[in-house]
This record gives sequence, structure tokens and C-alpha cells, in this order.
Amino acid sequence: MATNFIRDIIDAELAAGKHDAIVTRFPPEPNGYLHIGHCKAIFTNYTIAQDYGGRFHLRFDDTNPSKEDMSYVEAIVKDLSWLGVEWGDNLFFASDYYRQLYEWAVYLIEQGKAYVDDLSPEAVKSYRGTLTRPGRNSPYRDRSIEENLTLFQGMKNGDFPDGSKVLRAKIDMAHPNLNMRDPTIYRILHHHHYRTGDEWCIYPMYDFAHGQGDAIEGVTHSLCSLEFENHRPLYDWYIENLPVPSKPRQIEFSRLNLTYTVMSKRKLLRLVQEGHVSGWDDPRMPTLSGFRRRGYTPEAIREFARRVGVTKQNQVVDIALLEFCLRQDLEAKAARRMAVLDPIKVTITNFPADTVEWYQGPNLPGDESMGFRKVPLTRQIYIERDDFMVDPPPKFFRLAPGREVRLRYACYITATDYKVDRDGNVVEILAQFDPASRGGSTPDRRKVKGTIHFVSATENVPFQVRLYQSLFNQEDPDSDGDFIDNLNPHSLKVVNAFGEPRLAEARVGDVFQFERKGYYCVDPDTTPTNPVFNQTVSLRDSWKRRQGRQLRIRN
RNA sequence: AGCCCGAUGGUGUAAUUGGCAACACAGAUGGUUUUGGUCCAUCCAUUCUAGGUUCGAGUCCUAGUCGGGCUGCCA
Repeated sequence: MATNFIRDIIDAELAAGKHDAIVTRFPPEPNGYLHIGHCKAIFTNYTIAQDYGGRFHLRFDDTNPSKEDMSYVEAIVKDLSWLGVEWGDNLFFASDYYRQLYEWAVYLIEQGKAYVDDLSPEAVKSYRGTLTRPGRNSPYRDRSIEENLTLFQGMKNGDFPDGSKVLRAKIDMAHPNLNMRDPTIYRILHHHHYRTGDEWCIYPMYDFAHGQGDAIEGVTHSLCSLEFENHRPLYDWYIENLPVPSKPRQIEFSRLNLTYTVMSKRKLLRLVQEGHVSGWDDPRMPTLSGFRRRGYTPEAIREFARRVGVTKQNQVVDIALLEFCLRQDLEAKAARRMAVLDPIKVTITNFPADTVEWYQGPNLPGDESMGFRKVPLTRQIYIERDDFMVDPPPKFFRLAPGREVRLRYACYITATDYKVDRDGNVVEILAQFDPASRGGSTPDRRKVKGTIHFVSATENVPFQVRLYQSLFNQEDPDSDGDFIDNLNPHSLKVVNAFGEPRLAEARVGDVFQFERKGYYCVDPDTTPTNPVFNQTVSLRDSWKRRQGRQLRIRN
């Protein structure tokens, strides 16, 4: 089983008899869509609960009604369900605790540990001090408990306008940790809440809601990302100073970043709003809905989350690792089909017209239990344009004048001639097949170095294919200037392709391996007359890599 | 500048807690192959620096260096 520093801590606590059970949680704010970075948080919390035989809670951290709504809750639930994460009855909302939180705020006032402050937001800011200078006490800091109680009650009753007052914890305005300089507990916000309606016009801050929510639910380990590290003293302060039913422990780990990707909600939102992508579920987006539409599998994402590990080091993972996990998963389960994405016609001159010969290919090579499909061969076929070269370089094993190759599952053909247009582009290839090679081998057992895929020019299914490259052309899109300037103008390319007949049965969401090309899935934009496939991920291509290297050497 | 955190191949993680720096991805080379895929083999490190403790240090101590976070009535 994978281990990490958090599990080491839990092991030690368990050995010391500190817990009866382990309880973790994933606490999304319903104000945006889940992305691949969240998966790390989701699975570290989820797998720890699973592996230790504990509970996993899903809690929506909805303490800011001005940004949150139900559509996000639904989208997040859908994404988590797709990932295979299960929380059973343990679905909670921070808004479920508003009443309890309010009572605890009153308790702090009664203890002389909280006060109502009339300072304006600007004044609060100037009183806070700076990174290097201590802050000053608010002139309202020493109001009597009675006055604070009355004022806070008034805040709750709607007696005061937004921003006119806040409730603050009375801690230490000179504390070196800014979060401890009398942090805000409640602010006035006359805003409709998607769950509590207009019941409240004051809402608790994150810091006042999170740890207490954990304590109410009996969460033992509140695992979150590094930027909350400086909040831990405050998290602990509330837990220590409130009569909470349990004492959760917050442990922080680093966020996941990916090369060639931006991961903040704000930046993803900008990509959508400025129209650089078609929406949150654009297949180029690192959102879960984007990956789902792209054809990624939950298994691949889960494996990826397992492999990246959990530490406190700033983490930038090579996107190639995600693609590796995907290929590994799809290699074992995607049915094989043939499709030609950049077609050039081949006429097999010694093959009769108006005849169709049917060959057979396995759905999954090496696993006959997955069955076979029939593949038609006709006099005219399409092959990939880059599978033919008039003047091939060394080590080119595909079709060329006088060269023989195998048409996958079918037979051997030898190029005898080709036709060019006025510009010298090859427009058609003429070839002859060896009747003795039917099935893909010959009695004389002669070797052919290359096997290429093909699609009948008459027995096929035409469709649109959307080819993708990374959205950004910089490994770190934020490295120089505005990340928008590093958008890859070639991230989407649409082509018209031809596929083998069985592809007519493909349904939205199905993923296939187009042999020798990559994995492709059926996009929701598909209509009965216009099938659309997304390139999920290409196959590794050592030939292309080799060519790229040759090009680099020449230039 | 004050506080907090981090530092092991190109990348991400390990290292039986003081005992031969391991695994994966990426990259390179070769083999197998009816997918130039898969699979298999081989190669790829002064553990940030300098001192110190020790028979022995990635691990402990001291001093630096570099990187990240924090001045919302966001989460």
C-alpha cells in the first residue's frame, strides 16, 4: 500500500490509541467546477478513509452565498460520482451548521473572546499592520460583553447594512501570523442563500466554519492544501476555545500542478468567459467534465492520483504521466478499430471492382474473449497520407513505389505507380495485391516490414474528428506575462475521417483505439448523420519522435 | 523585511528511521511484434552549499543559499 507522511502520522496516532476510527472529508466550495488538481485532494482524503476502514464525508463549504449556487453542487456531485467516490449518507453542508455556529459565536462573546467592530473595511485593513509591522487594536475592541451581545444580535436581525460591522475574535493584533490579528468571524451580507434562503443576513467566515464543521462531523483528519498552513493556528484556536464535540487535526499537503496547464478556478473561468474554449467541459480543459468528455477514464485518473504521491513539496507533475496512466488503462480495454484521418486513395489494380472481401480482426489483440469484427477490403481503399512516400528516407517501413506492405488483417500490397496533381501532390496510389497473402501472411513466409491500416473507400463510415494538442505552448503558462498569451493556437484541429463499418454502432462516450493512431471517443455533439470523435490521447509514436529529432538536427 | 513551510536524477515519489540512494514517468539505445502500439532488456544522481558529530550521514547538529505561502468583511 502506498504510504506518505500523513499516513505515517495516522499510524503513529493509531498506535498511541488516539482514535477509534478515521474520518476524512472533501470540502469543495460550490462556486466552480472540479479540476484534476482537486482529484489529489479527493483521493488522498478518500483512500485514507477507505484504507483505514473509516468514513469519508462530502461537505460543501458554502459560507459565501454571493458566489455559490446549486448548479455547482450538482456538477460536483456528478463529477465525484463519475470518479467512483462514495460518501453514502455522509453528505453535509457548512450551511447546515449556521445555527450552531451562531451560538458558538455568542459563546465567544460571552467568554470575552469576540467583539463587534464598527471599523470600515479600509480601516480594518490599516489597523491590521503589515507583514513586518504589528497591528493596532480597534477602538471598538473593549466593548462590554453586553454591548457586544446586543450588537451581534442586531447584526443577525438585519439592523445594520452590509459592511458596517463585523464580529471579530479577540486574539492578538501584534501576532506575527496575520491570521491571528483579530480575524473576522461573521460579516453582514444581505444576500439570498441557495439553501437557507433569506434566513440569515450574517454569514460565518471560512475559518470559523471549517474546523467547527469538522468537529461536528467527527472528522479526525482535515487534510487540505498548503495555503491553509498559516490558518492552522486559528483553526486550533477556535477548536480550543469552543465547546466542540471533537478535536480534529488539520494537516496540509501541496497542491497538484501539471505542465502545460493552468489550474486555478479564476484562470479556468477566464478561459471560458473569453471564449478561448467552448465551455467548462471543453475536452482541452483540465476540469473533470473536460477529461470525461475527452474520453479519460476514472481508473486512469485514480491511478494518476495514486502515483503523484502526497508531500509538502511544491509539485509540478509532467502531463505525460497522466497520459501514461490513461494509455495503460485504455490499452487493456479499448476495442480496436481502423480509421483513416488524413486519407489518400489507393486503387488495387488487380482487385475486382464491385467485390467486397471480408476479413476479421480481434477487438482486443491477445484476448479473443472480446470477440472479433469484420473488416471489408475493396478495390479502392484509403490509407493515411503519411504512410506513403515517393522518396522515403532510410528506415521508412511503409508504402513507397516498389515497396510491399501489409494491410492490417487483410493482405500484402505493392505500390506500382502514383498520380500527382498540378502542384506535384500525390493524389492517388496504384498498387497490386498478392492473392496468396490473404489473411495477412503468405505460404513462402516472406517478411514485410510494415503493416499499415486502411479503410475501404466504399464500405466505410465518414465522421468528424477533433484532434487536440495541449492548450498552452509553454510548460509553465504563467512563466512569462499573461497566461492567455501562451495559448497554443493549434490546440484544436478538425478533420474529416473515414472509419471501418463497425464504427457505425459507436455510441456517445464509447472509447476506441484507432489502430496505429490513438484513442478516440464519441463526443456528445454526435448526431445520427454526423458522428463526432474526440482524440482522447495519441499512441506513443517513436517514428514521429525520430523524424522530429532528424528535423531538429537539420535545422 | 516579520511569520510559516519546503529542498533527493529532467519530473514525481522511496529509502527498513544513522548502514550498498530505490521505483515510476520522461529521454536514449537495442530486441520481439500482423499496431513504428504493447511487451522485454540496457543506459541516465557529487541527495542545495559549507562546516561539524560518527566506524558510518540523504537522514543528526550549526551557519548559509535558493524556492513557495501569508497583509479578503474569499475559500
